[in-house]
Amino acid sequence: MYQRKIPIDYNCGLNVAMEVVGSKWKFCLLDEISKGTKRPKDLVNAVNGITKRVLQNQLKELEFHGLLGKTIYTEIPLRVEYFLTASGESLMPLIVAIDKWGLEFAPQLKKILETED
Amino acid sequence: MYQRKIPIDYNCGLNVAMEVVGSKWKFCLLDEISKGTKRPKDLVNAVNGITKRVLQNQLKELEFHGLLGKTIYTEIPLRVEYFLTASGESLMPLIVAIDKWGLEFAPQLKKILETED
DNA sequence: TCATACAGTGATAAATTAATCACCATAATG
DNA sequence: CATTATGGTGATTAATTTATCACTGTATGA
Repeated sequence: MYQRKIPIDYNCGLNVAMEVVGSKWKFCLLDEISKGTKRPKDLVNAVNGITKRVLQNQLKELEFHGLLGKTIYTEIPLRVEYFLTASGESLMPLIVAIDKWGLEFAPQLKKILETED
Repeated sequence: MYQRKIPIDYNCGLNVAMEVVGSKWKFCLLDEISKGTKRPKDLVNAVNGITKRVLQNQLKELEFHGLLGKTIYTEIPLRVEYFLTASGESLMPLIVAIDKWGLEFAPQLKKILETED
């Protein structure tokens, strides 16, 4: 994992939150996992546009930060399932609210971005 | 402003939200402005670590996306004040919640990051 | 033996965001 | 004229995040 050169400000909750979930895919992944999609191969399909490699990276970070846990079933072919930890769960209400806000804001953003030519 | 090469998915609220507020400083800035800090020079002081140049960029983007508005007073020295638009205001409850979550999560993150040597 | 499904990694490049540093402009003040 | 306060920009580099592509490994079934 990348070793930060610019340190985190632990006294700013917003900073801390951004550090662990402020990326292109993490919110979507947590959301999808909370909806019941647990296996990597299913997540790749469920999350539009993400690639396998990027997915693995994001899952690893989320696990490292303690928002996700995983269970390995020694079946063949191998089965791995990710799940939300308590910390991950505690984030869900926020994710739902952000998603809702984003959907409401989408038309406005679309309009703004399409106007500037 | 940078012209995206990888397009936004307007159907994913989380994606949309990340596009407009998913950056190192935006949440902090909106938070600070909502608390009454309005002028650039005061924001530079209030937001720990941000530089003048970066501040101006972030303010410009927030204004462009319609989360902030600004008033120019033709005084000398020049006085400019930023304020939250309705869209910006609608985001505040979320920002407060995220900040709170981040503060609660901070000790856990600190521990994790300090352990890995 | 060859192909398939699944999870995962290494090396590298491309995209994106943030930081640096040096500037411009206005008008007041000494 | 030199300095100060305020807001702002341009060019460039550094930092960070995402994406690509090619692999490894296990066991199964054709």
